[in-house]
Amino acid sequence: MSDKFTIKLNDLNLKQIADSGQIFRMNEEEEGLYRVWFREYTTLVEEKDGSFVFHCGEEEFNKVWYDYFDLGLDYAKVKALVDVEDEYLKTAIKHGYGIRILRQDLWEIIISFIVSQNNNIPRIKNSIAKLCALTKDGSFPSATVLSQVSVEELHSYGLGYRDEYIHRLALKTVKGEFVPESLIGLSYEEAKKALMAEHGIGKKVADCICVFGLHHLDAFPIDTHVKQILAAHYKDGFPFHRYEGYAAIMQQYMFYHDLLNSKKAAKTSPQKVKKTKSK
DNA sequence: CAACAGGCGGGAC
DNA sequence: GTCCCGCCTGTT
Repeated sequence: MSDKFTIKLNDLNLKQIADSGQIFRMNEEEEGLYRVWFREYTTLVEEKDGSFVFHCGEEEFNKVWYDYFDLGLDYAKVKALVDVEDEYLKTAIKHGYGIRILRQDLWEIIISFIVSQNNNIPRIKNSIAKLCALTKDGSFPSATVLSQVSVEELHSYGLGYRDEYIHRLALKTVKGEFVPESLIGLSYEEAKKALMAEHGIGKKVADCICVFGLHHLDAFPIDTHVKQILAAHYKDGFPFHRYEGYAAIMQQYMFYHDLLNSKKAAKTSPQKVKKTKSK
């Protein structure tokens, strides 16, 4: 119960991952203490004196969290692929050195990224928290649970027009007409195509599901931010060939860096404080 | 007030 | 196939 397991790990930063946009409910419960979830498992993790403390036994760490944090992949090796003259990516990696692509639960990722479309992070997090409140233990609701929730109730979770997409896919899944597990053995292209056949899943969301739900690191989701980054820093095209098999990781460094920049920009140029008219 | 947010579906062409 | 529009809703 009060088991703890401490291990030294490289290329890992919990805050960076929590803020990287690949996960919407890795919350910081106390200073430096993050909660992560995988299916029926949940644990707290913290960084302490250069090591990571998992609030679970070594057995659970080996069984669940080792893979969840993608610890089998050497991210230093991936970073080493970067062109020494690519100042943008070098800076991005400097700021997001501890980002890893988590191996999250596929169903949770499918629903979460449907929620994420044309949406902002605080609202996405709020909606997903409400979905998770449907279960007793706070785990992510299964297709069965979701299928029993009315569209009206889903709408009340702030899901907007995405309510129907979720309801529809949950029903289809319960009926066996959509089988998430069947995507697992497919190639990236096949999986993307199968995902895009579902209502509410387009190109971008399918790519995100491929990366974060199926760990296809050769995918490269292009959202409005990444599109702008490419236009600003890679006018002659992004060197995908250089990062074969790992483009998704580069995308994460870029995306995270852009988020940091926009946050900083919002801070340095705060919204004008309107002088309140004296009444 | 309009524009935008980690887009998508549907229709026009 | 590409282009364009409307869409839930909170924030800037």
